[in-house]
Amino acid sequence: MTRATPPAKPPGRPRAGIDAVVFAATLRTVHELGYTGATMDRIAAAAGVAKTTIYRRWESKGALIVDCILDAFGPLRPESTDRVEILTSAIRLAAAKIGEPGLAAAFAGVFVDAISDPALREVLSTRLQAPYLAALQDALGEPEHRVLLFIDVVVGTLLHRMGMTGAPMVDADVDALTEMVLRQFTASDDPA
Amino acid sequence: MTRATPPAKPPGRPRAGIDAVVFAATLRTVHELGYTGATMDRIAAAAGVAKTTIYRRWESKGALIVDCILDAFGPLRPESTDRVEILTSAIRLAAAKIGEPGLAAAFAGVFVDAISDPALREVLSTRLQAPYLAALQDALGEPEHRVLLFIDVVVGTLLHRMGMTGAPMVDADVDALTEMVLRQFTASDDPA
DNA sequence: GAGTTACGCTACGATCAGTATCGATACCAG
DNA sequence: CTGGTATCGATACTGATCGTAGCGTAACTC
Repeated sequence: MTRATPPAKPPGRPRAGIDAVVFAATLRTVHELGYTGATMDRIAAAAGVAKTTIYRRWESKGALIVDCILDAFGPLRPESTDRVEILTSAIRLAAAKIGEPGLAAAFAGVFVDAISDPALREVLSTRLQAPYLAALQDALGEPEHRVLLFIDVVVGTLLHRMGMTGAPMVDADVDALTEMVLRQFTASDDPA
Repeated sequence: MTRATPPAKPPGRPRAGIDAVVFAATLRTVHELGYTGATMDRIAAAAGVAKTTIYRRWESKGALIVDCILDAFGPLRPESTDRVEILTSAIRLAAAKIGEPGLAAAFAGVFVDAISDPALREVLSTRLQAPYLAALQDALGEPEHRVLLFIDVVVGTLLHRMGMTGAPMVDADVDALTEMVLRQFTASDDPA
């Protein structure tokens, strides 16, 4: 493994390690006030950091939220070759993460903003959607449109539930969702 | 049937019938610019109506959008007693409507705003969610939590697809979704 | 100590939701 | 035709928010 970061230190005052604090403050604020109510001033205040400092690292509120979601989800690394297990663990991971306070609201908010903001759409697509799609497609060996439908069903359902009720989906419903999805995605080959 | 609207005309200048024009302009603007980009000034201009006139009828942007969605969906009236047919037609209706230009973005936008705006949450819940839930529950004779999961899966999936791609779900995927949902919701009784 | 860069702070420009006000307009009752 | 009433359009305004500019200070390297 070659060193990815050459030790050449840049001159000047080094950046303070504020990412973790800002991410936590962001999720906390979004959880309490919703995406719209979570203003950059409030997030900065909650993090104990100047707003200008945040804007030096993230180009917009949407970009901050996307990074926040990425940080919360973490890398997706399928550990199995068993299709049932891959699908099941992906659903459980999604359910657990989307159920975390603030994450669903953050997700939905950045989603809506991306519709009218091409730059944010690009960030969302490149950093969030593409990697997870590729990882799943790679693990499952399925055609893209099947994996896309899988993602739509799982993430869409979980987000809709959180948006409707404000509470995470109960385990019984997650089980039902899993059962339903498994029947569809472990059945015979793609009929289309 | 007794007359619901007694003919007592209120004094003063009658209101102009602008609802249809405003709804059309709203959906058109949301389709072109997204929920965030569809400002009330732009919607009013597109409708050829003063912004103040819109605010005389709808208490907020969110309330206007909710009415707009209601108008687009229309009343839900299950015409069959066959469970498969009820579910199938409900999914097709949802897919067709959510695929209409602007509707998905309007839906998602009002959803996000409702999280931080209790008044809007109330409007959304009372006028949109409750009626459709009741109608479906009545037609299917299923426990509430099953119908809620059905709605989450169908609407959530369709909205997520529209948000991701900006284009309506293709028929083949709607068929796959229908097939998957039918297997789950026409199976043996609620296992929970 | 000189150079460079990050930080916090304050102020600012632009945009948008929603309100206030005012003259003009349309309808009804007498 | 006249008075009363409520709507319409237009303009101006308030307050909140995103994002930026400028400045003095702090931290780190050479």
